[in-house]
Amino acid sequence: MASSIPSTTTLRDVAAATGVSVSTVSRALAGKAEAYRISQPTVDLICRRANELGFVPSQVARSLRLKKTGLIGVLVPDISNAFFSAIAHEITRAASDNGLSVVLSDSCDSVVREKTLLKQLQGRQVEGIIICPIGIEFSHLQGIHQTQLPIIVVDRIQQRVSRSDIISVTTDHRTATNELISRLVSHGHRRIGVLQGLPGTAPCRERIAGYREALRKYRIPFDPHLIAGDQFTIASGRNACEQLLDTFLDLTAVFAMSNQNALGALQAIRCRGLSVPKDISLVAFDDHPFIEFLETPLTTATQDVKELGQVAAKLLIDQIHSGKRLPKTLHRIPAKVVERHSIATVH
Amino acid sequence: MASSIPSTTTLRDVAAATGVSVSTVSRALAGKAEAYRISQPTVDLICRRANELGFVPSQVARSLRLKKTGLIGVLVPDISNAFFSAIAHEITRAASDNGLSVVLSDSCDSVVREKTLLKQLQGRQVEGIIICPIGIEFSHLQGIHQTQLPIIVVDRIQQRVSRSDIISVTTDHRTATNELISRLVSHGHRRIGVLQGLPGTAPCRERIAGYREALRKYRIPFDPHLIAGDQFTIASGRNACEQLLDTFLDLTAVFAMSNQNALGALQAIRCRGLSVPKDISLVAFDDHPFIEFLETPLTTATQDVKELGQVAAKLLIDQIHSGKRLPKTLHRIPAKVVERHSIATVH
DNA sequence: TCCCTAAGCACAAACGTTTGTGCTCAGGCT
DNA sequence: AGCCTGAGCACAAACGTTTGTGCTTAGGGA
Repeated sequence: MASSIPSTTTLRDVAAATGVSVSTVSRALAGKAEAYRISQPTVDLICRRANELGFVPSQVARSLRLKKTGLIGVLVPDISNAFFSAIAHEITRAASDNGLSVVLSDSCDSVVREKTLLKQLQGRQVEGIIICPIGIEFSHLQGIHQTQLPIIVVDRIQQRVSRSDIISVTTDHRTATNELISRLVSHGHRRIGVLQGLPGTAPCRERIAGYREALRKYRIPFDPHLIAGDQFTIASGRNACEQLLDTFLDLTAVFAMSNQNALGALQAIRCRGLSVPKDISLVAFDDHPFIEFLETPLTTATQDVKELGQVAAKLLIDQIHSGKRLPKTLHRIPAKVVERHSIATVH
Repeated sequence: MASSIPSTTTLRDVAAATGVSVSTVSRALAGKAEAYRISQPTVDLICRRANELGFVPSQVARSLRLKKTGLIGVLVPDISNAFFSAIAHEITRAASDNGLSVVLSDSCDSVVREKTLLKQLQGRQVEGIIICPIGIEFSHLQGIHQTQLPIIVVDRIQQRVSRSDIISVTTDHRTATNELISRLVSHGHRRIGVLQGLPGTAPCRERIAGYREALRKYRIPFDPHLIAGDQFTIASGRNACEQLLDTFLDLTAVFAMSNQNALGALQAIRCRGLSVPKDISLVAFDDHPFIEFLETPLTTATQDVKELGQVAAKLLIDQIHSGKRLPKTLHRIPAKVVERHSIATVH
């Protein structure tokens, strides 16, 4: 036995209380009074009665009639992650400013959950979707896109997404990583380990590309064994860092792909009695309010999360308001390198 | 020019493609076949056609007919805040496990926004609301509650909320603070400053109560001037800490009400060339994954955010499923003190 | 042969809006 | 007096479901 919706004063109730028809009440309350020649006294009376009865128009009825819900779907791998919650914050704000509500879905880093949630959003008749996909699979996104439902992919574009015509907005990982690694090299580092996140995802691939780009620029040979790790987590960062420290005794610097990875690295480095940056320099992707308060504030490549969220929201809302699909575009948001104190100079 | 909902295969389309009536399709798809004596071949055919046409039942139409939307509202002051996003994570997960969707609202720390968003949620016919209020005002919550809409208040219960019959779930701030301060005292501290958050909010009041309780236990006089600050932010923490350091030259310890406040304190302490815990001991409320990686890992009182979210979700979902309002209850979730290395012993 | 029963489905109303169209009445003009 | 016009509102359909009830047919028993 499920509960029913409480507040149930309808247009009809207001109409009855006023002595006019339902349509008149609807038009009066919608501000279409003079377009339909409803006299001012009538309008006033209707408004008064509506207030007295605490009338709140039913959005479900409106949605059904108007064939639009004013709902957008936001699907993230983990809303408790600072990165995604910052994006969600921007989107929610923008949505609310445009009279839209967001229904939030959390895939808990599971692809199967991601798929079913996507279907659920569709069933809820959302007018558009912003998704930060897990980044492994892709077909379900393409499926949504073919249904003409506006969809924006943020952060982890899959390789084939960039080839398809789905709109995406993502950080320019390559350029920022290139810059970050270049700083290391210009401080004399030549053996630079990489703590990577989920392999195959766009951020991962592109950061590696930026890493190799920087090495090439300085004519440093690329050694694939310098890349370790398999997730964006503390544990993965720690294991990978330990592995690298054990394997490469001439290692002078480490690039962590996320701040979680960096924390893991910090653990590994501490455990070996080493310190940053004296023994090992450490740089990371992704900033965090806490990072400058660490034992040694890390030099990082900071994604412009606010911009990511705002651009994604704008792209979606524009489509919803215009009713037109935008052409495929790959929006690249620059990241900026924030210099702190985790790079030592070596000779 | 607004867009219309894309996927628009309806029951009628499936019915037409199958050669049966709409009601038959509805019942077949709802699994009520044998209750309404629909033959197995017919059911099979209907299912096949439905799949071919990519039929997705309209939740708005169902909502209208059934008078329930399967939507719950979650309203937080700032979803990008780790505390609230962790709560939202738990709620979202629980909701989805129970076939409910959550519509997320972010009041951006504004009471007026909070009020209008609450109205919006009502209009969306959500079946229940979980709100982390700003904590200043209260009447609008009471208004919702009177409308019979289940509402759960998490974290910042206003004084009058606890007197009203609204269900709330919150951390046991008082006990945890008492314990935290007691640790300081047992290490010899007697002049303990407090960096407070938004004054008047429940967390603030109760933590002060716990602070005073601990002092009383050890027969240490309470000095109201030892309390400074006015927000849960880094800036407030910094200013307040500077003020205390300037005023009380015999200050040996500081209790920060949030980790943001603690970071501010860290800044202030650093700027004066002091260090934690050698010159000043520092403890804080609220944990954070980063806290153990700080220059000096802080001893904290850790809220059980997961539990907070789960209990709130369960309380709401139970009400929705049962259709009954639960009696007023004040759920207290214990916090645990995590000892790290920010308390020095003084003599 | 007739009636009854059960199987198998169709009809129609209802949920609360929005909106195109139609209806009525009063007043002014000829 | 008759007609026209515009003011002021009501009627009804439609959006896509769900569900109570009614209808038709086939088959079996008397």
